[in-house]
Amino acid sequence: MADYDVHEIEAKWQRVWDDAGAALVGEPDPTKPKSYVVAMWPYPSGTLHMGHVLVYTVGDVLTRFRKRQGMEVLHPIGFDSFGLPAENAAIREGGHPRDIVERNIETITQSMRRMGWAFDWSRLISAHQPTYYVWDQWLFLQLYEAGLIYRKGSPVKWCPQDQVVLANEQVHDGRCEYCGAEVEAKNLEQWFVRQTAYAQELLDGLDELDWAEKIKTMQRNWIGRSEGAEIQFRIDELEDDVAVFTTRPDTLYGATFFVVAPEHPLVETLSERSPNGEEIRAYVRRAAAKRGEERMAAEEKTGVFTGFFATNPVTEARIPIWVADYVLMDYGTGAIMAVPAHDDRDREFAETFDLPIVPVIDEDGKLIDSAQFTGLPFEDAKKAIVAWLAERGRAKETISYRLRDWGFSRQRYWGSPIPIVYCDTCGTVPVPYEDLPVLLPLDLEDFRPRGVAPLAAHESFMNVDCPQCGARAKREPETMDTFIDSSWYFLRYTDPKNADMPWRQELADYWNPVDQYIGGIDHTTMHMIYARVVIKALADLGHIGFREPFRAFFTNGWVNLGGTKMSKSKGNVIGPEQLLDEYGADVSRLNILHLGPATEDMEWTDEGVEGMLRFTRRLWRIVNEVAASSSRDTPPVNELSRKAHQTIAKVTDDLGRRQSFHTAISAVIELLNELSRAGASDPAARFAAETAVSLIQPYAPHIAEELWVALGHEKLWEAPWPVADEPQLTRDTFELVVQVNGKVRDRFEVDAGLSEEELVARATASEKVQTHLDGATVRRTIVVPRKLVNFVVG
RNA sequence: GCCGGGGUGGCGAAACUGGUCAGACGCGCCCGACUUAAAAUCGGGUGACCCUCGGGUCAUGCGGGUUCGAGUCCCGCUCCCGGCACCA
Repeated sequence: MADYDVHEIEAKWQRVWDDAGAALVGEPDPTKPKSYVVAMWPYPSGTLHMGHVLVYTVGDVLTRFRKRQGMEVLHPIGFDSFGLPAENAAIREGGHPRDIVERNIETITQSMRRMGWAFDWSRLISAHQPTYYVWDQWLFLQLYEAGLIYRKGSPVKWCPQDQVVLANEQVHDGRCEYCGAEVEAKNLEQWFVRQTAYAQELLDGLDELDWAEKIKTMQRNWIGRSEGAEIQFRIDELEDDVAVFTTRPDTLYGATFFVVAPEHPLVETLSERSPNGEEIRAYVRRAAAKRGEERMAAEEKTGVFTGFFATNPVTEARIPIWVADYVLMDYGTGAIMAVPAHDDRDREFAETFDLPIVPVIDEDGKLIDSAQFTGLPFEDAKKAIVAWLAERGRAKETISYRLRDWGFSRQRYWGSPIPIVYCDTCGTVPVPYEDLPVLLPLDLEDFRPRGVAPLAAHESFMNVDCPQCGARAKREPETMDTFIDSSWYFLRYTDPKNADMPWRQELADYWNPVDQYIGGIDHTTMHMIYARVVIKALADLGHIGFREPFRAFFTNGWVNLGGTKMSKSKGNVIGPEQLLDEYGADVSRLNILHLGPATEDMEWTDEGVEGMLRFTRRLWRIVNEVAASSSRDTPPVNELSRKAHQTIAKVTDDLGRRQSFHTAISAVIELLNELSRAGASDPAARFAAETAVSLIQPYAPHIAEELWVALGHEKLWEAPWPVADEPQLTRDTFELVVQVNGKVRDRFEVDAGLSEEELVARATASEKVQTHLDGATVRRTIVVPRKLVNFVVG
């Protein structure tokens, strides 16, 4: 028997597969069912870690399994090479982001190839290449023309001393982290995707998707639908109406005051006319400088009375208008009717400022002190009160979503430039399609983030002629969020080299939706929402013929070390390189999937890897023994052949329906154990060995291929997936369990063909059973065919 | 607070539709074989307690229930993990 030289064998088969183009997919073969398997593309910010090993091994196992089941499988890879992780790596390590990213891509690609992951390398894409991001810009223009991208002022934290935008983390106690100056709020014009337009469809679409309930729940929470009503309150002094959003119109009679957010447009008018206008303005400034978390963490509610009153539309009572930062401008209407008796936050505020608290619902959930609505159950009252107000034009039923529009412009360098030119005469002008791409200049000296877009300092980039009037104009210096890149990359994989258009629709429509998407749970509420939004928008624009990107989503757990997720920023990374050097790809792949359920978080340990090493060595030894000595005759039906067929059924089900990757490995180990006990002389030994090798191939493709040849075959990667022989799954005898009062008292083999009466007779005949039946009356006998007989006595 | 997922040996876990003494498979540990020795490999053992060595009793977070039979279904509790959250 030849030695098991891992490195030589693995390198050999990787060469063979490369030469054979085993992972490449050309024009689709319409006679085969298709399967599109995509594992989330990585940030090339460093090297691979065990989390990557998990994600891509899951994808590879499914790919190899589905191919052998006769499907046409597309399994591509690319790099999410724009954005902060790459840029920060460049800043940390020195050098240009592009150089760092391209070096990392080179390194990671080498590791990926060593792992034996069967990607279609001919379709490799990277977000930072102009051939990719030109289509980000195309996408931008498409959505911009459709009104799905817009620009609006959005409040940011601004340091007046340093003249920069501050991230929330850079604000401490309302002061700039660097210079200590008091932080101000400033409206910064930013670009948004109008994703709220799809809020309801995003919610409804979840029902159709094969995603874990946990993931759907996270998206539902994030979208945050609330049914309620918009109610108009009159402000007599201003001769104006102000709308509030409430989910509890039934409590309207208990509304004792009125609160607007500090950012509410009404506040400016109020502070101009109010005697304590200065106090209001000071409060608004302080609130604006506070971070969201600071607002929340505040021990006591704060606010200022404006001196104005709003009229409750049902009671005609005049209730005081306050400005308070516990009301948020970007939810509902930015104004609320406060019902301190039935809302914890309103009560807290009322207690702090000594405002009246009027209960309007009793313990039975019925309305009290609510005029003609008194006595109604509160659910009915919601409808009744809104209906009454609607007749008078003072309210309407509405739905609010927590989901916000997606602000995607970044004051950073390493991203796709936004294809917009600002002209003094023409205003905001989109760059014409024929002028794309707007190339990101690579000769920028200083690209570190300072709160202003670094590109603004690049003269030759910034100064352009207006595409409309030809006058001197300025480019948009901000770049796109990297989530734009990742919102459509799975479309580009289907037509990666197309220079004329982002994809041919027939190709994108053929492969999509992605049949199996694989990735971490951390992308659930950002990337997985953005991609769904972009796909819906592209469908509305007629560029694709489907509305959901990911039909099924396999959520892999995190690989932890010392209790926290492995990541470069935490410095607790263990990469596959040392495992590859020591054990090779097959063992590394088996190990990561045998650690536990791939959907659960797992603690990295390198102890278990020894178990998989032993397994591959035993497989090598036993299969070689069988290959050398066992008969090639058609195997008989015996215990071992039955075990082999059961294992085929189990592994097929685990890889197909259940996606339970660790139990499939266990099943093959069981088969090997049984083969080992039976020995090479068993007449079914060769069949059992072939089955074990064939079933483990998706996990350990290199050793499987080598052993397949030893067994006298070739090209296992193309061999049809084995099919279990149904008759051998059911045995002609079974172990009958005999219970007395539900406790097992005996068990023995019986013929499977026995009738219920015969089973009872055999059970009764058992001596062990008799000792427990002794003297008692059998009141009932339960027979479960092919399983057990249970005597109920007493 | 609202929503979701969980709690099984020393450890990772399995038990898929209520039915084979619950714990497959792997790790770890113990014993044995081989060896001058070790590694590797091979064989055996490994939930707890009791024990006359045949077995007995208890055991899937806690307490109840349904059932001939419950890790699995129902009710209540408890603890852990995750999501959302001054969202009106």
